[in-house]
Amino acid sequence: MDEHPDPHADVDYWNRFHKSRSDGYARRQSVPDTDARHNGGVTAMAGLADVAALAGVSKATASRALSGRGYVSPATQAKVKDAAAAIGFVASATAASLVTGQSHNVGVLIPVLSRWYFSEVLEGVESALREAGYDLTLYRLSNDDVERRRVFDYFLMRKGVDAVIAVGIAISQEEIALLRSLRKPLVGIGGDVPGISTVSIDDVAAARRATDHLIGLGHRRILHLGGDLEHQMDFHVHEKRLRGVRESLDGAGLGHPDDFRPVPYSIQGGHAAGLAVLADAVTRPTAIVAGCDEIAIGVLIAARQLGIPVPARLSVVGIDGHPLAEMFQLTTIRQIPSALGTLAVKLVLDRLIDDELDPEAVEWPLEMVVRGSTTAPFIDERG
Amino acid sequence: MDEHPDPHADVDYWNRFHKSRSDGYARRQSVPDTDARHNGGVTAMAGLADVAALAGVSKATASRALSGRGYVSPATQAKVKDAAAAIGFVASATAASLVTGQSHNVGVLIPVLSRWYFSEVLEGVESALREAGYDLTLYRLSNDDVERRRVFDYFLMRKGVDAVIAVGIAISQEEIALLRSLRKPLVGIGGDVPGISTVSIDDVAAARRATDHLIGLGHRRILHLGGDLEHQMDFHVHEKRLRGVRESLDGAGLGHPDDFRPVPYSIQGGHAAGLAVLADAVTRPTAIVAGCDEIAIGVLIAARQLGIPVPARLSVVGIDGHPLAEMFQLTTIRQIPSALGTLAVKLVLDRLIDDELDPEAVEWPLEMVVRGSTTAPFIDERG
DNA sequence: ACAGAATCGGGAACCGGTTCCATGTCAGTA
DNA sequence: TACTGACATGGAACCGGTTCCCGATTCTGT
Repeated sequence: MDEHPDPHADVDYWNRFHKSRSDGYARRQSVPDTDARHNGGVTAMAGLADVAALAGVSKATASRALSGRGYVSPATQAKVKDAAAAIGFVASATAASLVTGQSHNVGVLIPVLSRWYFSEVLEGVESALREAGYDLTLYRLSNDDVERRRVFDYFLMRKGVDAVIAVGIAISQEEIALLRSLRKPLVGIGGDVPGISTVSIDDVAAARRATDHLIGLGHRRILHLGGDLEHQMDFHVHEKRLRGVRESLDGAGLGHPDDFRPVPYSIQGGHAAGLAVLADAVTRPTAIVAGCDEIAIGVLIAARQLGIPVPARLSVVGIDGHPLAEMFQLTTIRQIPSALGTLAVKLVLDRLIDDELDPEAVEWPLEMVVRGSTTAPFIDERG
Repeated sequence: MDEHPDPHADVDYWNRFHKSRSDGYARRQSVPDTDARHNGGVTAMAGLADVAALAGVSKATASRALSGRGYVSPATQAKVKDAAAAIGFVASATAASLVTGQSHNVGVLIPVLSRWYFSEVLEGVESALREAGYDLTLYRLSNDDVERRRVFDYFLMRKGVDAVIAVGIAISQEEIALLRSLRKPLVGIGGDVPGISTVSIDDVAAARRATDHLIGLGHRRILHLGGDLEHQMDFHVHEKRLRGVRESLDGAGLGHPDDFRPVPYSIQGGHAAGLAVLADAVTRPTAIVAGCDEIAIGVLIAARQLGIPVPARLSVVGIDGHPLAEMFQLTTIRQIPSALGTLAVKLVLDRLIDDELDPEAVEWPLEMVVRGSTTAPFIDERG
């Protein structure tokens, strides 16, 4: 019906349908000053003008009385507040944003929702924003450049978000410059990007620590089941964790060419890889560093299925602190994603108050949780 | 710092800080008509007036040309579009909403994000809204009434959302009336509420079907590990699934007083319950109907740990179609939460176009997926 | 050729709060 | 007592698009 001749036009931000409200204008003009206006049986939303009229003051005073800004006598303020309460006045945020330029709305860019890490971060962000009185507009951003561009140009510019929090998505320098020129704070979660504020953990250190733990226990044949280097999120988490493992391995002189296998970042991925890697009792490693707890758990399940006792014959360490880790007695390097989210919001709010603040790259501390999935390697007495 | 004397005041929608933009007003007035305006070295956002001026037409024509509404000659339209593109014009959605009354923004109420079902629904909703050009404002809603009230009054009324999608949260009749009086469509996901549009599955039927399956295989001692009736979401999913199980059981004359045990809706919950319930080989059931796949998976893990072969000595059936179900060979009743989300968006959009549409309660079909976790019960030859 | 309809374009009102500025009070002070 | 300054309040401009209304052109049909 509504075919546009050129759907790719640069300025095509407009194809929205409008309910042709043939009332509205007409009403206002034909019914000049009835205090109880109706449209179709429904009481129209009361406006600031109504409050002011009822309280017997001007719109300006009413605004000041309700917002608390500027000088208003206590008596007048009470009068206005009563009037507002009486007619159930709710200010229009839209009108306010138009003049103040602030929408009290933060855009959150996130690539997935169904993975634990991301949903946890999002919960943290949501709570903190809510508490601060901000709305959260959610954009699930794929790595598709076109789609991404659209979100940036269209949603973030046209729609007024006061700031942006990017979770697991590295922002390009171009995008950073755009946001900066609009004076919109930008905080990244999950990795560091030069020039912007970020909240993350030290992924390299996390992986190194996990590996060190195994080496410290005496393991020599250590395999890393980590994320696919091609399909990782923008912050190169997979790569960093791999690097951490290698640094640790190399440091102990235990590096070997077959030290890494790319695996989908999920329990299923870990399970499948585990079945494949652990099948041969002779060649299999004595310990596995998983790229994340999901993979580790998949490996544990595979080991159980294959009848390989953990930790007696196989040690497994994960990274992340997934809630299931405890149940599986998984040794892991714990981080708290929701805390990252909360902290990111704090950084954003700080910059909303003072937009001259320098970028701040915060690294959340890690905590090693040793459980039953790791122990010293089994030494074959006969060897 | 910012202590408010009366944080509980009815009309307290205002405590927001404002960066005192001492530019803005002043600028506009002191620099009457420079075409390239700057503020602090940053080019100010171009407005429709700038576009109109550059194209040599009025604001009215510029607006029509860009939106495609009303009569504009192709030549003029091209001129305006070029001008807009030239100065990188992006219309302010705020200004547009103020006059049109539409924000192209849908509020989504959801109680949790970290559970599979909810994140999956949310992904479906997000995709569909994005595709339709709508923003999604996320509100995580606890069952706390005060908080809930706040969200309704404050966020949903003050902030302009065009419609509301409630996931797993039953809306009160009062809230429904409020939304209806504001002519904002409301669609629920996860259960049915009289008077509003909903998208859900038939939870009773799902549970019945799962139970029927076990009964059909010959099981007699069937236990239901379902959700806690007190801490369930508003749509009474736990209760409905329990009812479904009991209907099936009673229908076969297999009902017994100890047919149900409340369990946290998680793998850990199922695991703990599994360990407790399966410990005694004599009294343990031959089959378990789990309230959801997470519980079922927990039970499977517990069974494996206890050395109980599945399905030889224990059949387990879940409900939901969790992605891990396949890995665990879990028989389940599958639903597709993201599809529910997509459908809910469709219902919302339909009602945004025609607000006279009647409420529609859609029930998504279920699909039974039989895998290796269920089989006929073991008959003790000696008995 | 001409009435009437369809097109085209501009001026101005408008959405609903916010804030600047001018005006006016009243208490404190020189 | 005249003067300064903090306090109160109202009028009006303003944010930035959208749309109403009306005058002006340019097709139609007869």
